[in-house]
Amino acid sequence: MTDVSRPAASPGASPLFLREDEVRRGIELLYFGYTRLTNAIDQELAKQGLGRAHHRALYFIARQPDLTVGELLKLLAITKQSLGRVLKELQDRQFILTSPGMVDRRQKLLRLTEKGALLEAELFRHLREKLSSAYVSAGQESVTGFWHVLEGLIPESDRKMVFDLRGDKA
Amino acid sequence: MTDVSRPAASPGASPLFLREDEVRRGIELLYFGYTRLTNAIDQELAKQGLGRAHHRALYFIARQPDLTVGELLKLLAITKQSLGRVLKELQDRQFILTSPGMVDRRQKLLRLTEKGALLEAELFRHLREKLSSAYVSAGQESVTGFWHVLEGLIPESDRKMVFDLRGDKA
DNA sequence: CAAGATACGTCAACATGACTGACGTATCTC
DNA sequence: GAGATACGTCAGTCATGTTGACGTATCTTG
Repeated sequence: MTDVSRPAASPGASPLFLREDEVRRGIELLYFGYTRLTNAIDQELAKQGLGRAHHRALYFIARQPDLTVGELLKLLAITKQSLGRVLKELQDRQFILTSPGMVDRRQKLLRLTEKGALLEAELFRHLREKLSSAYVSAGQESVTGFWHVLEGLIPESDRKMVFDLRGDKA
Repeated sequence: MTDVSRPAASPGASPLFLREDEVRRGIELLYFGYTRLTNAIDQELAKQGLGRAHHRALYFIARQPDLTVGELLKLLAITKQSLGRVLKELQDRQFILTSPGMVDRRQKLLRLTEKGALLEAELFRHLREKLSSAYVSAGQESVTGFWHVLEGLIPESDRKMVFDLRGDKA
């Protein structure tokens, strides 16, 4: 009962992995882990009267300033009508601003306002706390494993898009 | 382009982890990994005219036969009204059946019918394929790391509930 | 340069799955 | 017997997704 460091579970993958129970274990941890992480910002979002959808847009715009609407649509994998509503609200409430593309003027480039950046930073602070603490309690070797398994879940066709979020385009 | 084994990303967590970029990396992989895994059963669910909510209920009932409504409510963390609709549909369409609790007759015990078990197995097959292949491509050491990080995301107060899914109660 | 493709926006109707609030019944516990 | 508990249900609302149809500005190409 005093073993706070790590609960007595998941002692390690057995040599014969792919066993049903290990797959179910992964499904459950992914489900609970993901929902609990997102829960970390629910309160903050509610304060602002925003939802998850707003956060996702905010997040990717923060991650990749001057993202185009089309790129954001691909990342979120929703319809332009759904995204339209979200962007309109974010713009009306001055969390984001847009500018026409310089190379292609049909494009609309998305960027956070100062107000938007402050909000995103505050939301990120909560996510970072949660995830950092999970990283620390699991240990560094675990973190790379965590990444590799998740990468394996992303279809080949989507990987470039995801990996390109990592500091390119600037 | 022929490097199918693992895309040139996430070469390993740096010694100074907790850096912003590594946290963002985790957030993104978790988001894309989770959504892509759940996408794996969308088609199958659509065939049956069922939604994600139905699957989650089906999954946990499969995982823990004779689960009570109250326990399922805690796992799903939704309101009884929401769950009520889902369970009613599953029962009407004979995917699940219920029986009064033997020790406490106020309780309703949930169990899959044969038809329900077949459906759950089919859905699980798709999830297993996806997740197994991610496990294999990441390697066994990665799988335990994957688990440990996710466990760290689950609040202490919820862990018992999650770990108890692992083959107890039978 | 005209024709067509592309990037984006928008109107309208609808589905899903959550929520709150209120109330009812059977059963258990003290 | 009184109150708590497990479950059900009616009614209304909200957030977020969907399809389908059109409109406009701009880029690309034969």
